[in-house]
Amino acid sequence: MSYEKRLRSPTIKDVAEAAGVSSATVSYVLNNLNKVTPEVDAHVRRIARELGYQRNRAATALKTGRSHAIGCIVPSLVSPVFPEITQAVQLRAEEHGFATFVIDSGGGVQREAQAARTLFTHGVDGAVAVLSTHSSITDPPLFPLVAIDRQIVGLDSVQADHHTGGRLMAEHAFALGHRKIGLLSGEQDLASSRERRDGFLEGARGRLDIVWDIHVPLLSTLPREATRAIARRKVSLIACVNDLVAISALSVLRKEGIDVPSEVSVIGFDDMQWSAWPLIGLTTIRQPLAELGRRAVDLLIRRLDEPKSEIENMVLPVSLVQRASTAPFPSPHGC
Amino acid sequence: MSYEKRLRSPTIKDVAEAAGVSSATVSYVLNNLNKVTPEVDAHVRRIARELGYQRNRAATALKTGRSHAIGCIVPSLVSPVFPEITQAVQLRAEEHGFATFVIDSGGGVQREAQAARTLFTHGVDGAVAVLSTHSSITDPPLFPLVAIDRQIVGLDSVQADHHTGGRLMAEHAFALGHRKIGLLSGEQDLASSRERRDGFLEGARGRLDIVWDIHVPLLSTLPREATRAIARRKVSLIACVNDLVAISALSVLRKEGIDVPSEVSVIGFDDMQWSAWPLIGLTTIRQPLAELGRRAVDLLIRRLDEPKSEIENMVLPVSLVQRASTAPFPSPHGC
DNA sequence: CAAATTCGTTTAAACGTATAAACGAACTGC
DNA sequence: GCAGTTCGTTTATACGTTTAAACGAATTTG
Repeated sequence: MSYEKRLRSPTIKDVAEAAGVSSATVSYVLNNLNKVTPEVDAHVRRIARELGYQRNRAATALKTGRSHAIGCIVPSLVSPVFPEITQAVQLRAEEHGFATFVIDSGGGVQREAQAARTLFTHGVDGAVAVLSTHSSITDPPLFPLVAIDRQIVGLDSVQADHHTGGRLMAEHAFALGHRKIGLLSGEQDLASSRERRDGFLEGARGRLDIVWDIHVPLLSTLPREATRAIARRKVSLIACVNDLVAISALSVLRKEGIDVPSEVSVIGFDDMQWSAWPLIGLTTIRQPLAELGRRAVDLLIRRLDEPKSEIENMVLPVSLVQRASTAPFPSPHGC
Repeated sequence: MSYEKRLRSPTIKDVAEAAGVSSATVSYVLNNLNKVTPEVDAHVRRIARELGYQRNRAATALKTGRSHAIGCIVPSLVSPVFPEITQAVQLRAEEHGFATFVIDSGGGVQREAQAARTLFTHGVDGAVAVLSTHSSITDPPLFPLVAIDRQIVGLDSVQADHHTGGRLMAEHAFALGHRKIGLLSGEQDLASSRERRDGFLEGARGRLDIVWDIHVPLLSTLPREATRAIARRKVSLIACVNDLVAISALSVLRKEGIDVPSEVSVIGFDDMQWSAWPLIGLTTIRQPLAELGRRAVDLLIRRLDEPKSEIENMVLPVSLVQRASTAPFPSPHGC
């Protein structure tokens, strides 16, 4: 514990003294409370600027209980989707005058709880979070909390319209003429994976033939069962629970010497930024990631201002982005 | 401003009262100062746990000037490399008992200064940062600051050994039998780009023929000049300033119908996580990104503990990762 | 013209914690 | 058995800010 205190920077008292007024006056000016004469106001502001005064948030936080900081808990910063959400969260928070504590929870339930406690002792006013399916930090939450990409009882939430996204995939497949379909669904305990699959099945009902439907983990390597199914060449289109899985499918196809899209089309979900690379060119369903982050912050701010307002569960629209990985079937040029 | 204060949680005084001791005693216990009898110690801890006491960092920060929080400024969270650094920073900070304020500065000099001010008013004890070449926040820094991936006078720093990395590229090219080389260097005002290029030139001297050497911006689209040079097919290996540029080169080659690696080899720099995808399989120079983040935090903590210690500029080793994008030349199987 | 009202400013107390200083009890040693 | 020492605990104050309350001067009102 042997180190210097932070550089002593001018306090409100220093400003008051230099301006020849009381510290209360300075506080009133700096908080724009319109309680002082224009001349004094201008004078105080000038002195404050000259002295390079910076408000000490710790003191403010202690006195008012508000820190003007929010937390943002994500399962991983090294991921195709969360950084984009996080970036948007931070930017929007800044627009509202809030700083952001980002915490990479690693995805576990305990670590999420730990993250929440950390945020609490550091006095955040609230947080937005991408939580695991059954998180323990919600009951009771230590502070106002907005769930992203999940709906959790008692919390405001924002998520993409996974169901419609699934349906769009099916409609796109049908419109291109595909009939024999392979499905790489995610584990069905995750609501978003389930909804995507349900949406697809709804869009497929009566007109698409689901030849196989394999539940795979959301990783970049596919289980044996999946690679075998792909190699068997019984389908002309593979619909995947997300882009990461779709890219794994692409690489299996490549290894098997099956051309995309002339022999098999592939469609993903998320539109993570690398899906747009020409080298990959994945047709996919775009989630409005940045918008999710922004809306989450807006909901949080609203909850802070009006704690009693009704809980809101937002669902944002998704859209199909067509790229090089899907093509009409049967292929006009033949194989 | 019409909302409730944070849920009142038990204070040190509540604990003191419940335990039948003074608040000072509780403070001594909670800070592990070994000033109280074992019985009292145990008793206080039990009560604190029972009441669910959580230290109010704002009060601590106000009193001691230490917040146990650090900042982490990066140019962008949506990037192939910074999230990995950020993640490591946060994890290591947590091990040291520090929370992390992450700020996406957007890369501009002003915004970096703004970020630093934000961190300052929120009372961070210090920060690690990936700064733009000539940042204005360094003089004088508002708090201890460690530079990542750049060396800045007066600051501790951690960076990868770009020069050796460049040399490794050249040696790999030579060892595979390549002689005609194309270089996609970065803009030379960035030190790391310059060092990578210098290292390559040193490794190439007298044995590799640099057919062209184009300075490109570090984006995922190449300038016209570069795509033309690639299409002209005068080289058998293209060495790129980073993986993003390398992947752009790969996609130009693909479009031109030039096979990789049998006709042209490509080598990148960074080893961002998507370079390892089978679909891409980029040979590259690995930067120890996580290690950069961890070391930066360690340096920062050290500076906090020993403000007078000598400034340290760490250089971490890099290594070659061979994947599918490079092959011997001339190709043993012919074209 | 005295009393009441308004307005701008100051005084003073609090937020929760850390810690120097004061305190008192239990030892030590002669 | 008493001065000196040690040790565990408490008292009291400060950190920088906010804000209710007090204050006094200027203005309005009856």
